[in-house]
Amino acid sequence: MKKIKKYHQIQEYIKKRIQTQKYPPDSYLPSENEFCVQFGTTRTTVRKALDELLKEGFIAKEQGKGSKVLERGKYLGLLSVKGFSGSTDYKVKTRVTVEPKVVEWDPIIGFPLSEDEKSSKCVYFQRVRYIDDKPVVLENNWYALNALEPIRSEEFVEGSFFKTLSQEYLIEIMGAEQELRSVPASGDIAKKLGIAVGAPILHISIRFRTSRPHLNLYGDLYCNTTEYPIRNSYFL
Amino acid sequence: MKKIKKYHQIQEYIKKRIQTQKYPPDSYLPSENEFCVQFGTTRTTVRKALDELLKEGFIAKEQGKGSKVLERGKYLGLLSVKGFSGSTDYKVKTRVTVEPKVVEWDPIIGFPLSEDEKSSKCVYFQRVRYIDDKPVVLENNWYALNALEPIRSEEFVEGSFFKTLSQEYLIEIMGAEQELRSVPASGDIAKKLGIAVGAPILHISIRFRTSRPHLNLYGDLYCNTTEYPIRNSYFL
DNA sequence: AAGTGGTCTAGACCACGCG
DNA sequence: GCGTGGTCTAGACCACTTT
Repeated sequence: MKKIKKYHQIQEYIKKRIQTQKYPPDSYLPSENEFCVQFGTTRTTVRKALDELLKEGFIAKEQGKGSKVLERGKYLGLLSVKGFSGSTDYKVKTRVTVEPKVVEWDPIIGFPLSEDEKSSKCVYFQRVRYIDDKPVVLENNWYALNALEPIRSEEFVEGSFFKTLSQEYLIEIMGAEQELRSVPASGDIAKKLGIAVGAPILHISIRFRTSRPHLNLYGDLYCNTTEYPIRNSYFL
Repeated sequence: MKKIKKYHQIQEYIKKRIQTQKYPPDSYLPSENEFCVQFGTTRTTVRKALDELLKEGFIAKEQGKGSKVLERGKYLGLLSVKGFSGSTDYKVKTRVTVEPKVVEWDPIIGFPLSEDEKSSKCVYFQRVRYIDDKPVVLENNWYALNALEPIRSEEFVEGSFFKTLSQEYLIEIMGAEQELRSVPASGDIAKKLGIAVGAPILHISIRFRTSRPHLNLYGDLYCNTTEYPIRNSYFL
C-alpha cells in the first residue's frame, strides 16, 4: 500500500494537461486559489505542486501575473548547436536519413546496456541536421524495442522526436550523460558532412534518461564545429 | 528600503558557515527544529531556507537522519574529465605553469567583455592537468582585476582556485556558458600536451558567472580526449 | 481596487532511520 | 521510542501587476 501525496497528484494532473496542450505553451495556468478550490486543499500544497513543475521546467512563475506554461526542452541546458532553437538568424533543418527500423544493438554505443535492454532488439534511426543548408551534425539514435514501439518519422510532432515522446506518449527527458571526444573524420562521416577526411570533428556519445522506467535513448553524434560550435550553459 | 526575507537571512547564515567550514563537509546540520528555536521562526521558513541551499548544491537531505553538508562543486554538472574527482583509479595532478599575474586582456577569450571589464586590466594564469602523469588539459584563465585581487597560487586552498574563492572570499560559481570546438593542435599546444601537431583536440571556451557582481571567470581549455574523454551529466 | 504570486505563522500527523 | 525530515491545514499579510 503506497501513500498518495496530494501535491504529487496535482503536479501530475497539471503536467498531463501541459503535455497534451490543454494548457498550451505561453498561456497562464489557473491561479493558485482556483486550484485550491478544484482540489479541496490549501495554497501550501498547490504551491508545492507548482514548485515541482517549476523545477522540471514546465512552468515559470511571474509575480502578480500568474504561472506561465513553457515550451519544455528549451530551458533544459542540453548541448545545442550555436544558433539552434535560437533566433531565426539561421535556417535549421533536420532530415531523417535512415527511417526508424528494428535492428540489433550497435557496439558503437558508448554506454553499457542493462540486461533488460540486451534481451531486446532495438529501434534505430539516423538524422542529419542542417544549418543554412549545410550539413553540420550527423546523429544516430537507438532505443530498446521492449520499452517503446517504433515510431515512424512522418508521425513526429513538428518533426521533433522529443516532442512526440512528450505529447503522444507522456514521456519526458529526465537527464543525460555525455562523453565528448575530438576525433578525425572517417571517410563515411566526412562524406556525409561534406568535409575532408581526417578533419577534426566532435564526437558525442549520449545516454538520455526518461520518465518511463527502463527507457533510455542512446545517441552517437558527429559535429562539424568549424563554423557552428556546440553551446552549453547551466545555471543553479 | 529593501525588505529582508527571513528565510534568506537563515540561508545566508548557514551558507557562510558551510563556506568557512564551521559546518564541514559530510557533517550534519543542526535539525530543523533547532534552527526554529535559534531564529525564532517556524519550520516552514527554516525549510524554505534549506530548500534553497539544496537547490544551490550545498546540502543534501536525508529523511530520518538530517541535512548533510556537501562538498560543493562535485555535484554541479560541470564538464569534467572522465576520472577527475571520481574514485582514485587515476592519479590527478594540477601544475600551475604560469603564476597569476596582471596583464592586458587576451583577444582569444571567446566571449564579449563588459564595459566594466574592458576598463580594467586582468589577472591571468595557466595550469596543466595531469592524469597518471600525462598532460591532458591545458587551461588558461582570466578575470578582471577590478573585481578581485590577484591570488598567488601557493595560497590556493588544497590547490584549488574555486575552493579558495568559496572559503576565503565567499564567492560561489553560479553557472557557466561554454562553447566547444574540435580543432587541430597548434605547435605550441601540441608540445605542451605531448601530442602530434594537427591531432584533433577539444577546445572549450568558458565563462563562469559568480555570486560576486561583475566578476566573471574566463577559461580557454585544450583537452587531449584520446584517452580521457570529457564527461558531462545533467539531471532535473 | 482586485487579483496574482511571495512570505510567514502555529500548529498537526506521517514516514523513515537508528538505537 | 525518539528524533529526523516530509506532508498538510487554515489562516494572515505583503509585493507586484493589471484594470
